[in-house]
Amino acid sequence: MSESEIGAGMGRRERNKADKLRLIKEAAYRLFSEKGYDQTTTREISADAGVALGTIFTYASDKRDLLFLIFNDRQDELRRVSFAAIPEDTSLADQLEALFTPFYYHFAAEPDFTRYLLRELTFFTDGVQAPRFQEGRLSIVKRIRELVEDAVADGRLAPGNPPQVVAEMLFGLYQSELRRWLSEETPAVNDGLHRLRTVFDILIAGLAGPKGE
Amino acid sequence: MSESEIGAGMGRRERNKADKLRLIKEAAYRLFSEKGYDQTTTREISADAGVALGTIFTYASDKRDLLFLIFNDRQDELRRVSFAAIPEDTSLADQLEALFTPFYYHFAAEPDFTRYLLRELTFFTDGVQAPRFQEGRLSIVKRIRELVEDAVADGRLAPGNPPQVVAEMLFGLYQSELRRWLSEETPAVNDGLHRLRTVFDILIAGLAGPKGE
DNA sequence: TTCAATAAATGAACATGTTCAATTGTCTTT
DNA sequence: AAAGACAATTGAACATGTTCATTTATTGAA
Repeated sequence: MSESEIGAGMGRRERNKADKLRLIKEAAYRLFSEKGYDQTTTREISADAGVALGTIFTYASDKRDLLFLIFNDRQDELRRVSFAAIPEDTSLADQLEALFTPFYYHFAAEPDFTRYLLRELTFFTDGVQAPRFQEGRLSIVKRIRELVEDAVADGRLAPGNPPQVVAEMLFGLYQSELRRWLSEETPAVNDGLHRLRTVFDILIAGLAGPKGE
Repeated sequence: MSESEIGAGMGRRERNKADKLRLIKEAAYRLFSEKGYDQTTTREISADAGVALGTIFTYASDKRDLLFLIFNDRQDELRRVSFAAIPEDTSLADQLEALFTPFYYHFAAEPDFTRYLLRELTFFTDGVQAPRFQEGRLSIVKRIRELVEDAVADGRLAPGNPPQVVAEMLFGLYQSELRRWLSEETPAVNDGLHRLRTVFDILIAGLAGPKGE
């Protein structure tokens, strides 16, 4: 029983499962990227992965779930990079722009995939992989709330607004802008980020006239 | 040739078409409402409407398009009512709240149907009925822009921000709030409207501290 | 090692959205 | 009225997501 190989500590069963999962992920990602989500059949994925059709559905509860299966790994890494890129001692808008920049770069590289992700993630939190995806979103909102709280604490933002609501507004605007941006054929990162920055600046500065509305 | 009947001015062909369309709409709406979108089959709809399966696909390009086929009529009426409800000589926030109130009431009455609508409307503007739906959204944004322009013109809002961008932000926040609201099991109109009002007020007042960030 | 128990994998069968060649119905022309 | 042209309808056939009873592989116990 040599425990020094790849997959050490795993029995044969676990190792086989991990292999199958990897093969399915790779095949699904390759095909979704090449042909698009709708144009890829589950039969193609199973053939490409070298597993039977039914095997796919032991790893993802349905075709949609395959999207999350693929994205969840990336999302974790993306979030790590993104959070690490947030500068301190600067404006909230700067911090938010830094936070979202890695996402825009990532999404611009595979707009089609992202569009399907966005379509499928609204409501409908069923599926094996969906919960992990939703957790990711929540942790982003949480991070934004912390940024807001910090900004209020040292006087960069006015107090009085519930930080959770403000964080959800910022995230809501991000999502709304993301959708608009991805509606273009081939979205350009700079355009998207510039526009995002604009709306963040407007929210922070406010719309009210000198009379305070 | 008595032109005084229902469908006057129509030939037999047009009248039959209008009948079929009505039957299909009614059947689809009834079944979607009773059983939900995913649980309703196109075969059921065709049987209920008393037409052949294929006939459905001459009126809607696919199942998703049936949603828009049903909703477009309502949307027109809803928008008419909504626009008419906007008061003058009051704050922008009041006006926006009045504008969106009919939508919240309508959506609260059929949250499931609305959830499917929201899922399907993102990107993917294919289909026979989808363009009319998208026009409806655009006309709402346009109306909001007019409200913003008016508010800037008479000093209720500060000048300087592009009205189109501001209108899109307001609509984006509405959409984001709508999704959050519809994530609840049985969304309550008052809760949704109150929260919407809160985020509008925050956007209008701004987040910046006394130092101007 | 052998065997029973359990987990995983399999693919045929099924469910359902969609297409399209064939059919039926309507209109226009003569 | 008859015929030909055109539009609308039809439903069998097809494509593809999903299920599940059966088979195969792995594990731990005797």
